[in-house]
Amino acid sequence: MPELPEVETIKRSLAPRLAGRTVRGVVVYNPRVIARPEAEEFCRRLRGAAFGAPARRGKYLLLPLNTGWALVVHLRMTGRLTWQPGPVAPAKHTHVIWELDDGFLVYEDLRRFGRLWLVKETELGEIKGLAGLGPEPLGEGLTAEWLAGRLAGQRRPLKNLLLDQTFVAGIGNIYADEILHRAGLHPLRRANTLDEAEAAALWAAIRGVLAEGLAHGGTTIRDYVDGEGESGRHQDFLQVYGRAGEKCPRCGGTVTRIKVAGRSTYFCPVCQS
DNA sequence: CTTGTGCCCTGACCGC
DNA sequence: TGCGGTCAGGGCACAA
Repeated sequence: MPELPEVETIKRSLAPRLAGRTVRGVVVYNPRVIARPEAEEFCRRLRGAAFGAPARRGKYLLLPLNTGWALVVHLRMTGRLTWQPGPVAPAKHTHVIWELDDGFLVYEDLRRFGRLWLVKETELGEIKGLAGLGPEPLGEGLTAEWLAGRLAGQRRPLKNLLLDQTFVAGIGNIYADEILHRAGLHPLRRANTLDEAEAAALWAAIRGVLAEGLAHGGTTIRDYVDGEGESGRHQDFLQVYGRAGEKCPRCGGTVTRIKVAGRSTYFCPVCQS
């Protein structure tokens, strides 16, 4: 499931393949994956346009065009956006293929939760989820002071808060659990009960865990691959996610699974409080 | 305002 | 072998 490190990895791997490339044609195999506009307009406005440098905001991939429009992609659970050199035969879950002047861009999504938008760059704010995003956790907006201040006003459990994209952008279920484990904080801990040191530990864990995930090219549990079709390596470094019943690598406690905010939540009840 | 629930969607997995 | 049920979860609509 692509979270910030995965989407950033996709962005970086697609950048040299897309920047400056012109769209020769677009084939939409499943119009339902396009949030806006209608498939016909989507194709018409893409044809002949050239991609600029890709960007990322939270889990959204932003692909600006030289026409003033931008292709926006959210991969949700199982979406994949890959560049391939040769002609591509659409597979079962292939929904869109862009033919470029060099290669092909392919959008696939097994569960079809992902969405594509084509909007004017000046109207990106009309994409609701994108407009409401909190600060980038690896950017300068997320300082320890800012986080401590925001935590103080929140009664919600830390796990809920980390998953809230309007609080901080880009954290999903896997990294949320890894962050809380590194910080030594219980997922159900109320945000406003953290002392100064704990808030600082959470801040450091957010940045550290996401940076490591990114350095490892993301986490591949099942579906995720980057823009070149390469799997990530961070799954080999997960401390608690998906490890219920195993020993906590830090203290030897037993990793436990509970349900928080409707999500499977893995933590160590011994060293996370 | 916050918090919870169901929905979308398919494949993997489990028990019988 | 097959079949039904359950689970996985990001974001959103909707309800309490």
